[in-house]
Amino acid sequence: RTPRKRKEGRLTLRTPAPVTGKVDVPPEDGYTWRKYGRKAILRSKSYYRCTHKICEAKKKVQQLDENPFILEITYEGEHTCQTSTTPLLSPPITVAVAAAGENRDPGAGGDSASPLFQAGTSSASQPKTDNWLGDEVQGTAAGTGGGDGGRDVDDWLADLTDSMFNFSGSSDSCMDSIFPPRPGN
DNA sequence: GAAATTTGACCATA
DNA sequence: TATGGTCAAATTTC
Repeated sequence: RTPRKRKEGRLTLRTPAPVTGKVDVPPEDGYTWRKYGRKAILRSKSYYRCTHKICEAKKKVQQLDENPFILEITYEGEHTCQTSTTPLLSPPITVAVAAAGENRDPGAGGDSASPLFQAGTSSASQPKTDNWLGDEVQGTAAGTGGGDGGRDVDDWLADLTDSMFNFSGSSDSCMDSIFPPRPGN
């Protein structure tokens, strides 16, 4: 077992919960995840790891206490696997740490989730997209945008998440911005 | 039958 | 002592 030791290499994102009523289901991000645990302490939290045994990438999905319609997804580790929808990927661990450390403000942090998945529902790259980001949720998430710029991490996160999920028509993998291709694998 | 999910238990850390 | 993270067995689904 590897108890919580590895604090480095985390990337925390916030994404609107799907309107399907399954707020525990994370969005498609180009990888196939396998659920390996769940915790009901405080807020329910689900643990996923890559279906590829060789891959040590993990992610945690947790509902926000102040806004159950928002999911906080924490990516951890790097992908050493190859998927059908994406090339070899591996997360830029260093920047992820910064994001994980700053993206904790529920009010201002909510806006970072606004760009998420807005194009995902119409993308051919995500065939199993489960109707994410309903109108109501979208309004809630997008409406929390503070308005004052000057947030480095927020801005970075917004750009990051925008890159991740606003891949409308782009031939590049949406995850390339966050999980760049790894030719040497 | 294989793969994925659920659930409880175990252990480490704060 | 409570919480967090993971494992493993049981169950469910494909």
